[in-house]
Amino acid sequence: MLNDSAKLDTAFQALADPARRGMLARLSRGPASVSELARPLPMSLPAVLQHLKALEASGLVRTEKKGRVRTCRLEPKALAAAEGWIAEQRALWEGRLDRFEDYVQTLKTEG
Amino acid sequence: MLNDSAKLDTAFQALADPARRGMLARLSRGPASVSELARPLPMSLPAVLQHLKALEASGLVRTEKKGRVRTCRLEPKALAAAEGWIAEQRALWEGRLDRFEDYVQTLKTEG
DNA sequence: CGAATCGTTAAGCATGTACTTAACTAACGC
DNA sequence: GCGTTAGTTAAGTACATGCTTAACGATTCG
Repeated sequence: MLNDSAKLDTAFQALADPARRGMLARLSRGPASVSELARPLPMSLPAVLQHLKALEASGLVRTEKKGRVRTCRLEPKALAAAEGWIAEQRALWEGRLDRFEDYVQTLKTEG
Repeated sequence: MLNDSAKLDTAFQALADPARRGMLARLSRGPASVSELARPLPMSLPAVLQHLKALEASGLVRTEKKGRVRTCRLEPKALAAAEGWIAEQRALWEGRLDRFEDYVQTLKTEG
């Protein structure tokens, strides 16, 4: 379902922080290690780890550890779910506008 | 711009709460008063007011007071901005920026 | 006028978030 | 085996969130 509320909670919450969006933007260009994600960010590594945990918990990012390096990759399905919720609301809004247009036409033709 | 970070912060933050998403869902069917928004929610009116403030601060909702009733309406442009950021990341991941440009145009003209 | 309706403000509280530093483990590479 | 690299855990702090109740202001209506 598109409307799994608890999932949307954590996904939007994860998106609501510039550091996490920066990490996602980096990952949208391809997989990266934790320190690669951390490098451009003005904060300590443990802080980045916490952000990463938030991203994993939301399902937006999947990680895998091999040797001593953890590789992170985007999970587009979760991203699509969040996008889908917004799109649905806008579609409803626009649907309403369409009906309004029809209504206006009816008024005109009737008289 | 689509990438105004501070604006996205508050927009996604506003979306990260089921009560606020419920209010938006209601508003996507048309304008409503504060108490209409509050009726289905299991919380006090002041709590709803706070959520409403968050929605206004994010630009997702616009309100107007006439007499003693405040009327709230959806602001689709802010919704489109949030949707657009996600769409951009997914487009990058899919390696198809060309189609993304078209999509942005669609969001703008629809908003 | 006086009562009911709609909204608003203020204060307080419990919990969650976003960091920090310090200390520690696990794997490479020579 | 020893130092370096990569990540992790723990503990603490400062501030933000999400609610509550109580009290108040402003319209509208009988």
